[in-house]
Amino acid sequence: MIAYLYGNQVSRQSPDGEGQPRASTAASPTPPASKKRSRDSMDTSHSCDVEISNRNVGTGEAEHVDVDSPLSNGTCRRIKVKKVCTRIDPSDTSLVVKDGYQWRKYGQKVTRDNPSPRAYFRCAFAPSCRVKKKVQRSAEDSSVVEATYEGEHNHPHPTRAGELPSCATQGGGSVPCSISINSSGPTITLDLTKNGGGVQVVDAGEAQPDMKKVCREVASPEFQRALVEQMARELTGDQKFTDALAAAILRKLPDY
DNA sequence: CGACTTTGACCGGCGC
DNA sequence: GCGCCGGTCAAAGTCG
Repeated sequence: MIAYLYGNQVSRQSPDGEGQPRASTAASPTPPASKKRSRDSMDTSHSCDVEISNRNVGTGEAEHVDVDSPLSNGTCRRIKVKKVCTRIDPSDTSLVVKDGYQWRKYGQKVTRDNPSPRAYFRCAFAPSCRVKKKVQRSAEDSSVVEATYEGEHNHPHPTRAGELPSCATQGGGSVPCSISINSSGPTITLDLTKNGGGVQVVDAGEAQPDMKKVCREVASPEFQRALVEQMARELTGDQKFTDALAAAILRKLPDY
């Protein structure tokens, strides 16, 4: 179980969202006590070297950046910064990017270059984990949220322990990459993040007598290949999907 | 009443 | 030195 602290403490981002903004006044009637912080909590904005590589994963687009964070002794510690774009429902006002990890929201700010508020999250799964996440809607497309991950998790992925349903990847990625099939029976999960496609069967409690045989068939490379091919056919045959894909590619091309 | 979110204040970097 | 701005803190508010 997770220990909850308050103030600068640990809580968690609920798997189904953090809830809608409330009409909170938050006005303190009394003069606020002095809010002091240690200098080392302000270390994330420093950088002295950056490496960038790009990749596109499914509907999410991840941009990897290695940032050298200066240490007190003058040396630089390389931290990973990854930017992930995820398409969500434009009417969904919650800045939630479901990646399987547990996050504590510690701040929200409206920045100058974007009218949408930027939410700040810290990894709440492990108190010692210093990974941070910034989530903000894209200024150009409100249906796209950009999640920026800083640092790397120093603990196993919570989903690996079966805590949350997720489509997350190691390192805090957020891409739809698993499919669950559940027709009133055991849940069959095809995990596309694993090499060759990992298939996991979660017994819902009442497995049919021949389920083991079915599971073997589902887990077979032939079945997985056929499934992927069928999915590809379905997607490429969907005019809306191809149009959206073409539009997304065009947006990424420089204007000529 | 505990769990969790909201939000104004505060801090420090940076540009001028 | 000053003001702007992004990032963070933490008290207060809200919910179940």
